Amino acid sequence: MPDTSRRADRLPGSRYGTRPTMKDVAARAGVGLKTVSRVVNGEPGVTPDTERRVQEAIDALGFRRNDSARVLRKGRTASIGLVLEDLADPFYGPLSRAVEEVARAHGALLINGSSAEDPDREQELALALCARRVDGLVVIPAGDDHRYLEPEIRAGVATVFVDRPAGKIDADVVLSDSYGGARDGVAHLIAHGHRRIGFIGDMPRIHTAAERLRGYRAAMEDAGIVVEGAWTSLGVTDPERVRRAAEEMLSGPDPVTAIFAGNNRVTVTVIRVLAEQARPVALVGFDDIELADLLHPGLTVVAQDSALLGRTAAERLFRQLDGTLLAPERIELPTRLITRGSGELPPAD
Amino acid sequence: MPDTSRRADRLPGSRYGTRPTMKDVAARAGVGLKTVSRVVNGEPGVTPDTERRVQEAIDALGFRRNDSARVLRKGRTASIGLVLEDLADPFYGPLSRAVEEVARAHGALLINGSSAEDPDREQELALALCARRVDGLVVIPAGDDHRYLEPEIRAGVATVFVDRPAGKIDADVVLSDSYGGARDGVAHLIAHGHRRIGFIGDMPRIHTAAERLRGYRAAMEDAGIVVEGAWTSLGVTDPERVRRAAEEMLSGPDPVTAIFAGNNRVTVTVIRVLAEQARPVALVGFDDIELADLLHPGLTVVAQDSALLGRTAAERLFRQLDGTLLAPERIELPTRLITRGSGELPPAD
DNA sequence: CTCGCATCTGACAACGTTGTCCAGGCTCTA
DNA sequence: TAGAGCCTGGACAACGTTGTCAGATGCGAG
Repeated sequence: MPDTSRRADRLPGSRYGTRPTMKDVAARAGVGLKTVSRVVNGEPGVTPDTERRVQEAIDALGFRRNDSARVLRKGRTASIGLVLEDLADPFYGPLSRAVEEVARAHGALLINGSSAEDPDREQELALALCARRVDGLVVIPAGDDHRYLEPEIRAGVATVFVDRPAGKIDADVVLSDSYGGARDGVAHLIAHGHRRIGFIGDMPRIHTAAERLRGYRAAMEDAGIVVEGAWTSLGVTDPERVRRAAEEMLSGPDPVTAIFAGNNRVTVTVIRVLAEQARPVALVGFDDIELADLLHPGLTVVAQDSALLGRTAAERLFRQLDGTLLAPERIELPTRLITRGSGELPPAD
Repeated sequence: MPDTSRRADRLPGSRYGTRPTMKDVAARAGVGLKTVSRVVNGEPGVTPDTERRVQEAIDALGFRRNDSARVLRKGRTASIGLVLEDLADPFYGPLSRAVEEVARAHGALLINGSSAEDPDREQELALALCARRVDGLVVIPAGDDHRYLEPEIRAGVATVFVDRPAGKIDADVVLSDSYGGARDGVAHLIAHGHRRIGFIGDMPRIHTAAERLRGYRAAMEDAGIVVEGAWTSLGVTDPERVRRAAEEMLSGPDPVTAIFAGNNRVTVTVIRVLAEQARPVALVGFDDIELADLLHPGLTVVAQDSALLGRTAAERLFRQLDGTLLAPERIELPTRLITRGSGELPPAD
């Protein structure tokens, strides 16, 4: 095993970080600088013999082209950025992966970062990516004002927003039909006899949360049901508060007989609460969850395809870069109601 | 709403991609180039009045520093790379996020890519990141030969391997105690009376898979049980084949009474198969799974802390970059057996 | 009023690569 | 054998930034 452990070689003061350049390779191979460049980039106009000499020098020195310099010269970075909320959320993993695959197919690298649902951090991240001169940006908005991106877009950074629309600028958006999905989910509960249905969702400043709430209200209204204040709980996602919200809806003289959960994190906590209840309570959740079919009862959900969201957005991004695309558009992907049992429980009145 | 939709502005031929540079800002503010640089970087030695003029020019032109040029000049990129297997796998999401947080705390950006468990792609990706001159690299190995990284490490790229050891080079490694975890998990089943225990895991060329198999064998041997060939199934992870493997173990004259599942993907499929069985079969899985406590019975697992793996690795990476660290080390994090019911079922002989 | 000093500013080179362009050597033909 | 044309290789500038260093400016003191 070769000795790679001599870290002292790399400490400041010694030859730390010194890397061979094309100039070094050229000197060693006894050729000109540009000839090395030609070999490295597979350009024509180099005799096999020269090419071999250059290649040997490259291998001997462990040369690797410095893409920073290349980018500086060429203008394009062949990389795109993805700003999302939290990579650890199972909803975003497949989305990110899908964007990566599309990028790879176009020879681009993906740089992604988490905004942690903080608008300032989203901006900081997006602008840092722009400073790196990514060719394009896929953004899952945390904030609701994206005018800070105007100079970038004008300068040629392709931009697509996913999952939630851009704020105060006109740009491509790819999202799921939150309104329709929630309406269908709640209508499903109503169709199974429920009238007192609770809604637990995120802060209405988040577009998807607001849309789902709107869908809930629409379904209730369509059925002629007047929603009572105690039935909706907004802006709670941390387990502790979701738990309290659910328990409150389920207690009192007129408890809800069914709950619609506004996203996967809420759903998970509500499942736990319902598992502790004496009487069965129906549940439909927005977002699918792994193992949902193995619960008792199976979990009925309004599913969105996060990978498809990512793929669609990324493809649109590259079409912007091709120049194929002209007008910004809003693309809404349908959701799918998957019945597994929890949404078909009758009211336990 | 301002008009950002005129993509024609950005088509080749027009002023596509033209961005203001410091020179432009300097011209507009009527100052020298270096003065702009000073303002942008918050260096001292600029009168408030001059600074204000420069700042106005920056805002007016929508200038943003080109980090590629900066990197070229300064040598450091303030970014690190992460090569993992698949971002969509719930095991890697938290790991990636943890690395990102540590990077952020050090003012660095994280670039990550998926190798899709393909050694060639891992190499391609790692070298692409090196060409971008990342300061450091966190690698979850797909292959078993990492000598291709030698020139990079020698050139000063800090490197830490996670989850699986590096192949044929001496480098920092952070991993979970797969051997011990599997041994404990299997011993747990034995302690509950099982003797015919099946093992379903990934290809033994993957280090973690081999270690878990070794742990299984050790536990069995410790108990004086001779493992029959039909009890182990290696190299299967896709649901279809896992299903078949499990069903085979459970049929025949001498079926297993318990199964140890080698990773989260295997576990999920095995749960489904077991749910269809007439008699109860005990199960312990490696890796925790969301909602594991809500299954019937609850899923007993050997849990590893993927976020801690990531955090530990990233911190070690930055200590390498500080020059604080000298000799490569192998850090093994303990696993934790979480009993929830499925591993405590008695044999149904 | 002049000198010296401190403070602020700008000219210039360099980072490593690629695009442009020209020189030199070769082959082929007349 | 001379001229035309092709092929290979190299010199040089440019990309946008930062570090170095020297010049300019203003102020106070002698």
